[in-house]
Amino acid sequence: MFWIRSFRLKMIMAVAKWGVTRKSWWNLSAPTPRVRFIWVTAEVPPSADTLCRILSFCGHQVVREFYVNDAGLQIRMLGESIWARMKQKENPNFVFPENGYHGDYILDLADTIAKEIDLSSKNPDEAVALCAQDGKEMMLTEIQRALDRFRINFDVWSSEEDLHASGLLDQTLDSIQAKGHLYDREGAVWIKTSQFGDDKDRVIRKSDGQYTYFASDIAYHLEKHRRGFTKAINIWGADHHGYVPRVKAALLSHGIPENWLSVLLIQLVKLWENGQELRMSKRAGSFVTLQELLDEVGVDAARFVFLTKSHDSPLDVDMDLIKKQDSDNPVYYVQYAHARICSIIRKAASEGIAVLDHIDGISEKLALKEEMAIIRTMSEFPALLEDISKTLEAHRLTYYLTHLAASFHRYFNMGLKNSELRVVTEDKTLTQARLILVSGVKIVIANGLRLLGVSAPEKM
RNA sequence: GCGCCUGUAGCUCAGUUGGAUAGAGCAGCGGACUUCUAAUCCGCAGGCCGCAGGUUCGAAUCCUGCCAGGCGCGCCA
Repeated sequence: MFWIRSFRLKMIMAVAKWGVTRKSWWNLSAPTPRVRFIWVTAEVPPSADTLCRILSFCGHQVVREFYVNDAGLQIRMLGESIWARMKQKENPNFVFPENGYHGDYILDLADTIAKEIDLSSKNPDEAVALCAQDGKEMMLTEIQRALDRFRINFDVWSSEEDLHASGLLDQTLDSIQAKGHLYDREGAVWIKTSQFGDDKDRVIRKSDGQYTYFASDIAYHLEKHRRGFTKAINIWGADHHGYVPRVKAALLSHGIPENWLSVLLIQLVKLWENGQELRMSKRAGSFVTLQELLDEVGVDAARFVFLTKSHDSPLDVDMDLIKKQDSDNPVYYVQYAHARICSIIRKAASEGIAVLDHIDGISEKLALKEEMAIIRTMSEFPALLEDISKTLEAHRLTYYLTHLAASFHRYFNMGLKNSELRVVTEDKTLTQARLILVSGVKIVIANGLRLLGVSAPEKM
């Protein structure tokens, strides 16, 4: 989950027609504001995106949705924070809101907005509202820009505010009411989630008439289910794990089975620099931005590195280490295998030997135990992807590709000592057989890297 | 106090239905480039798999209890 206190940006992938259309593997061969993604959650977009890619690859229809919590207090607080920073330029004693957002990005937003709009004639309420609206739009723009750079695309951007405006919330409330799961207490409206596995009942509408955040979430999920999605996958920061039972309980109260919704909880990343831990406070923090990470190591390396750990395992990241990792990142190991194979294919072509589209009659030429190892590993690819579609553990793909690349590199190096063990040899039939083998590896690696959102260079 | 997650090599992490001598990368040491790309390969060294019990023919994996760290327990978002 991206989490900037003013926003809670929920990424929801809903998978429709779970398991209906399956493709066969064999058909597959074929000083402006900077982005303020907090590091603790920067790993979410790559792993979620890869998961989507794998699910699609396996034949599922996937809709990627980015849900923005832009209703109510949070946005107003954003506006007040920006406004306060503006006022402080001329009056350092201007009071900063108690629960305001302290990050430096607020200063940037304040500067930018101050240049664009003259707020001096506005009364405070109007000014705050304008700051809130502009600040929100600017942050969303930044997020979108960063996602583009990260090669991540969402099909749908939905807003909590729109959810309110559409009347869906009232509708949802009625529907829960009709099922007899609501009651009033001390002026608030409660939902009986405790009857469906939650610790206690929850407030859905506060005594001041405002809906809670939870209310929007219920409406949101029910709407997803109503529209026919057979599976929903939410990706949240691990600090929200306590929230899962109540959402599931609310869904269960509408007869939606517990396993309809999967929530992946991404553990927090601890960041180290110069031997010191950088505490990533949600609102006061020294942010390390996603932009900086991308500048430092590049998109390929950044995406790969986030997918080398299981999502429920915490990761310590040493900035000094990741900065020098640009030449040393495991992604290059896999990419290099791909580039090397391309080089072999070019070499063969220069000698007039093309890659055949079948291996009939020459497959027995492949007899080395290293060749068998490669074939065995390649054959595991489809099952691996199916497994990942079920377990939602995308990190296994990086380990698989590293393993496959290793089996190729080992094979390749034999040819350095003994020219008879090269792919391109004097024996044309043997060469053709080995060409098919390595171009198979090339295809699997290219597919795997594409699923990771990583490029597969032909030369390095 | 209660709940969830984590604890595996010096460091970062894999280890998915319980199965043979527990793996990889980085860091360390020693080797391999007149050759299809050395961003590679080969070898050495490095482990009471947090601790203690239990289940099992067999446990890093399952159960219980501890210890340590992270996170969460509002008419907050």
